[in-house]
Amino acid sequence: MEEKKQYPQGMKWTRQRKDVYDVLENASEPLSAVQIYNCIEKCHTEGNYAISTIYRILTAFEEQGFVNKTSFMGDDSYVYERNRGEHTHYAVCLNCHKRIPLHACPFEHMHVHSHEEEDLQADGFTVTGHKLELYGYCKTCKHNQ
Amino acid sequence: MEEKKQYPQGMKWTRQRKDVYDVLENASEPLSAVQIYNCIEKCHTEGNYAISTIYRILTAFEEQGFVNKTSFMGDDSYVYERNRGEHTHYAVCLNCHKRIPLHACPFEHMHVHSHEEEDLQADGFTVTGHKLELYGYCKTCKHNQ
DNA sequence: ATGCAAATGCAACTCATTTGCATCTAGTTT
DNA sequence: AAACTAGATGCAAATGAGTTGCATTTGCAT
Repeated sequence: MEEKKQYPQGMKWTRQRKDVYDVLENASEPLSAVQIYNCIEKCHTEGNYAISTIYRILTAFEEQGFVNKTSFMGDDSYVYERNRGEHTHYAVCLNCHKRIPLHACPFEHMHVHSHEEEDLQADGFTVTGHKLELYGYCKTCKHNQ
Repeated sequence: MEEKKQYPQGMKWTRQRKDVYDVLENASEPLSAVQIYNCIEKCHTEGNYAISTIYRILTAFEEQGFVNKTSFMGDDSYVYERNRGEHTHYAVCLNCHKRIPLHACPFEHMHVHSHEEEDLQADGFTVTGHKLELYGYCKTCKHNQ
C-alpha cells in the first residue's frame, strides 16, 4: 500500500533518499546539491543530514536514470532534475543567471541531426542526447545595463 | 612593423598576455586555464607565471571579445578558445570527455528560433548566442562497455 | 628618463565536490 | 522477532577550480 518499489533493484530506500527524491519530484526547476540540502534541512528538523550524502544519493540516482545532471553557462555548480522522459531547454541570463524554460525543443519537429549524425556515425559515435542553451540578457538585467 | 595593436585600447601588452594569446591562437581546441598555464610553463622556462594571472588575463580577454568561455557536460572546469567569428558545436563523450567538433551548425540554415524567440521577446529577453551540445559515447568507450 | 595606472606574483581564501573511515540501518535470512 | 550483512550515512579532512588583497613591478604615455 506504500509507494515503495517504484525504486530500483538493490537500492536501499532510506529516509535520506526518500527526502531527496521528494524534493526533486516537487521541484519546478533544476536544483543544485546545496539547494536540495538546504531545502531538506528546512523541512525536516529531525535528524542530521550530511551534504556528502546528498552528493552520493544524486550520483546513485543519476546512475539509475532517476535524475539528470547538467550545468548551465555562468553557473559554477551542477544542477539535478527528475528525469520525466521529456527534456527541457532553457534561455539563461548571462548576468543574473535566471533560467527561462523554452516551451518546445526546436529539434522535435525535424531531423536536424541529419548532417551531423552522419558525420558522427562515421566516427562510430553514438548520440544519446542533446542540450541546447540560448543565452543573453533578461529584461531586468538589460535595463540595469 | 610588429604585430602589435591588434590588441584593444587601454590594455597593456605584457609578456604574460602575449603568451596566453599565442597559446590560444595556436590551439586546435578549447583549453582550460590550467592547460594554458601548463603549456606556457613548459614552453617558456624564463620567468614565473601565476595561475591567478592566467585567470585574470582570460577574464580580460573575454570582456574584450578576444576569447569565448564555455563549459562542456562532464567537464568540471571552463574552457577558453580564440573568438574567430564562427562558432563551433561539439559532440562530447560522456565517458572519456573527448570532444568531436561538428562541421556545421544546425541553426545556420534556418530560423529555428522562430517559436522560441517570439516567446522570449515577449518576456523581454534578448538572445545573444546559443550553444548546442550533442552527447553520447565515442567508438572507443562504447566498445569498452 | 620619469610617473603612474594597470598588471603581476604570491599566499591565503572561498566554494563545490570528493573521499576515508567508523558507525548505522534497510532488508533479507534464520 | 532477533540476527546478519552489504550497502548507506555522518563526519571531518582533503581536493581542485577559481578568486582576492596587497605589495611590487612594468608598459607606455609624457
